[in-house]
Amino acid sequence: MVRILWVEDQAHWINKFKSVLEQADFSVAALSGDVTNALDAKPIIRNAVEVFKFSESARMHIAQAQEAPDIAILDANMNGNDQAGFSVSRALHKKWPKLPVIYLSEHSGTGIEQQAFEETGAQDFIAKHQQNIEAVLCWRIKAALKKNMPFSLGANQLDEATIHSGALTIDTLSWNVYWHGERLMNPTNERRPLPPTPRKILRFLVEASPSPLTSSQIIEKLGADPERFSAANYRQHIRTLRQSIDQAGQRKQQDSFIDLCKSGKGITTFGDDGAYCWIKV
Amino acid sequence: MVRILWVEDQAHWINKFKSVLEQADFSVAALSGDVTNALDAKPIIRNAVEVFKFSESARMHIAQAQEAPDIAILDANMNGNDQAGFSVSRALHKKWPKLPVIYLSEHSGTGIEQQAFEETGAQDFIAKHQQNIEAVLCWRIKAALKKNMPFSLGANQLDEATIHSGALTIDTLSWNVYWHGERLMNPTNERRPLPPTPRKILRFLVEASPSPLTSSQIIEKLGADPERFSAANYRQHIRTLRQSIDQAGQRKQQDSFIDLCKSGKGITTFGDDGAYCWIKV
DNA sequence: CAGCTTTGTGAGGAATTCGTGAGTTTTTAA
DNA sequence: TTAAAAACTCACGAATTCCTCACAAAGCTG
Repeated sequence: MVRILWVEDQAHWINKFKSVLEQADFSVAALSGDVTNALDAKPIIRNAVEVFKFSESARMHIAQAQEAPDIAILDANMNGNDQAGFSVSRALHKKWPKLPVIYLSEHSGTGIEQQAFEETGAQDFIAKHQQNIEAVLCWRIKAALKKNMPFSLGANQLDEATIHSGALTIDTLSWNVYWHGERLMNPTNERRPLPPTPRKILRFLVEASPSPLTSSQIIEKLGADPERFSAANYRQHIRTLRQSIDQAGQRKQQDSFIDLCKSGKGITTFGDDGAYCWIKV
Repeated sequence: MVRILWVEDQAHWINKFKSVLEQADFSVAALSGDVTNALDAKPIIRNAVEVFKFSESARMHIAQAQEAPDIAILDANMNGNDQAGFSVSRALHKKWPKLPVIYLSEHSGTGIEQQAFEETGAQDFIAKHQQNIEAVLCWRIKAALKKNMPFSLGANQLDEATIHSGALTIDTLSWNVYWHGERLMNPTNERRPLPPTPRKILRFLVEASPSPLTSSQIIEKLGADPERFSAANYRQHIRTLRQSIDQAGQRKQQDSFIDLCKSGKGITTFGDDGAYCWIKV
């Protein structure tokens, strides 16, 4: 969930963007960032968007707020006052110096844009009349969030820490795994994450893909005790994985992953030596 | 002097911008950045602008180059190839991961812009048909340089003094920690502050978020004696933290933080290696 | 199709990890 | 030196994860 603070005085812009912002998926794992799709699907509110129509009310809120938003979107010129947006920007900067601020304005290419960049350290400045504006806004918000996410590490290390294979994303930093952007959970308890051993096995399978990994190869990679880790054991972990991915897919209204495996994709077996293989989907 | 690497296949754009880029003053001190004035005054060449008309020649240059440029400007679509600009971006990223890359393209609002932001981590994407394009280009270059300047703003000292993560605020100067603005206290004695070790652990967890920190990683960060700091010990400090935040929340009539942890937010565990993780609330 | 092997599945118990309370040692400050 | 605070240890119930076993389902071979 992303918290967005938005200051915009004109109702038609609010109507135009509010649901888009609420429903867009800004998570880093959301690769195939089909932002506009959010409109077709059932309206899931992912993000908390707080809109203020006056710079005064925004500033008052900021002064009292205890939770930092993740990003701020400001209109520079409001109710005929050039400086209204900038006054909010200063209040924001004072309270949360690192907060990225994006301007959304009708005055691109003018002194307002210059002032935004030079005086108030804007992260971005987007023209309201930009073609395909809803999508562009989402892309740029996402880019801004990405830059400010990991503490000063830059997005680069994040990229290197994630393994992608089709719809699957393994984040080796946070130890989370995503399927179509949906976090994999423990199939027996939806509130808990995918357990460690299945998670590690999945990673090894993806890294080894398209080679299958036998039980003994997995034992070696896991550093497990060969006495204790049996082939049946391996099968159980595979089962956990399939169920977990299946459930994540169902949350996104997708076809059964378990059926997919039976048709030779996803996590398959080769009829030999109890080996399993990750076939990219 | 700023070193600019520029890839652009069309001569008329090169003619239009080259002298502007060479003569613009990108120094941080240049506040009243009247960029266009550079044209009226005598042409002082302030910046080293290297232009490449083909992605191949740019890549070749990058591979051999000794000195990193300060910024790169790329045209995405060159000589009819959509991906030409991106191939240069990848080469740049490989050699100088931190180099800011700005796209200057005719295809704003299309999939090219999306790809630029999501796949290649663009710093900015500027439409060539932007109004007042010369000035906008200079402003945005300057903003990008400013962001990547290590020792820039006076705000830095403020930045280092407070860490924000959702409802949590850690003031590293006064050593106070706040939850929804409420100061965290020692759970066994409400009149005393949160003790040092839990406080440090919380800070490390927040800084490392969303990566979990194992017992041994915490030992390293704390500079503690591995003989003395056990996993059970780590657990106790986590407990202190949870209780402390819980009590601060109750003073504000909020839901139990300990319950929040059980549902996978706040301070969570992954069932592996005695690691805990801060999930922003 | 019978007989074999391999793979998928459910249930249940073993092992591990986690949360917790109470008690002990070390550090800190007066 | 003393007392309070902080840091640490230990033990135990609860929760979670891991593993085994038995058996059904699916493939393969002759």
